[in-house]
Amino acid sequence: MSTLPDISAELTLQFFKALADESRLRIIALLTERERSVQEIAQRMKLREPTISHHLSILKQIELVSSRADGTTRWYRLNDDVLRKFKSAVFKPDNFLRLAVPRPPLDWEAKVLAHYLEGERLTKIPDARRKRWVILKWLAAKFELGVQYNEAQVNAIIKRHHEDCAFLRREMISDRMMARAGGIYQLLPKSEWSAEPR
Amino acid sequence: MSTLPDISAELTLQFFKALADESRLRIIALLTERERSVQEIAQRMKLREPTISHHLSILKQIELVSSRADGTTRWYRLNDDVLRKFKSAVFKPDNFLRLAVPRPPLDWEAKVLAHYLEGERLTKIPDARRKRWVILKWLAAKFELGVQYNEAQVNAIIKRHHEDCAFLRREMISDRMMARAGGIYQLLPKSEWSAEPR
DNA sequence: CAATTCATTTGATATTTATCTAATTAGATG
DNA sequence: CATCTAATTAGATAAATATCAAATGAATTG
Repeated sequence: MSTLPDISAELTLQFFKALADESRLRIIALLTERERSVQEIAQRMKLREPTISHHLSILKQIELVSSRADGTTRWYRLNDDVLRKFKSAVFKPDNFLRLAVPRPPLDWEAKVLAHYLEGERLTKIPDARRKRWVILKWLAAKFELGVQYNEAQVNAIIKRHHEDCAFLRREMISDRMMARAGGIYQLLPKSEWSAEPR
Repeated sequence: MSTLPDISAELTLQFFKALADESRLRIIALLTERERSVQEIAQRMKLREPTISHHLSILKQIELVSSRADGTTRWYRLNDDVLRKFKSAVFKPDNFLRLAVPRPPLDWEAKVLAHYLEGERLTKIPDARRKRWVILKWLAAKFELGVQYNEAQVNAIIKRHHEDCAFLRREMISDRMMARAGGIYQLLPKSEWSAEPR
């Protein structure tokens, strides 16, 4: 029993997107019977050739179809093996689990930090949630686990990095990086934090 | 060896559309582990609750998830059996072939209309669902989008074309061409209508 | 090389849809 | 009954995308 091949989360999404269109499903249906030219498909489906070209290029991206040239016509055919590959890989339980928490590459985070920081000072708070998240992680690292802070202390620490300490404090709390209980603030362990935004 | 169940072309498309979104794939991933509330998913994914509700309703339409209520919270869980059903049904070779059959040509509809109409008057309501659908589409066109009608108005309009306004009214509603809410009737956009019967 | 044919690319447009905020519903609780 | 909380619905907006016509590309043929 060989292990079935895994596919990336990216490819899984691409696969479903490729098949989530009636025209493309019908193109696949037509190609199930035999290979066909763009023109032929366009005529059968009552759509224009550029439209079919467009759909085929999407199916080609995931290698579900391939083409061979013959003169000026291009014959497209369905790759059954690829379809089988998806059938077995896409529904593996692990495959969905992989999607649970996407993780941006660390160097991307480094870039975001570099962009919004001037030394230890925040030049601006990013509007994009994902970028703001990076900033907040960096900010949360200024606090110590297990230590209890009061509001003034929290504000003082944040103010070293940016004026708007109220906003940043709220953000850290709503992201569950920090907990407030009766005026007392505490850094939470990373395991408690909300998932990373997309 | 029992034959695997077939699914309609419509459902095939709905299935792929349901899974063709990163957020929904991630929701499925989260539900793979255990049942979860809307709030919980929203926090984990950094999206608002209405957004999650929306996604869940789409997954619910194809019965991939179901929910149970407990107080004001709703616990959603993944239906593995449905996932398995799709896995086996969606990729059956026949399933794609079914899609190849082109939609019935419009002139077929024109013929049906011609057969059951005498001017603006319906001579008879067809029993065959598919033909009745054509008639209902024609009838629905007598109403305007965005306009609110009361029952008397709806009846009056239908009566111009056929006596049995109660039946035709119910049919339009059950086919979701029209909505009734507290005595008020409204034409629905075509995107809301039930799929064409086969 | 000019003309022809099939395909792709480009750019525009209309539809769909993912997401948000605000409003509403419905259960629970004091 | 008033209040609170979780969820849904409604409405608005922005992004994605399916389609087309026009322009361009590329192989073929007279």
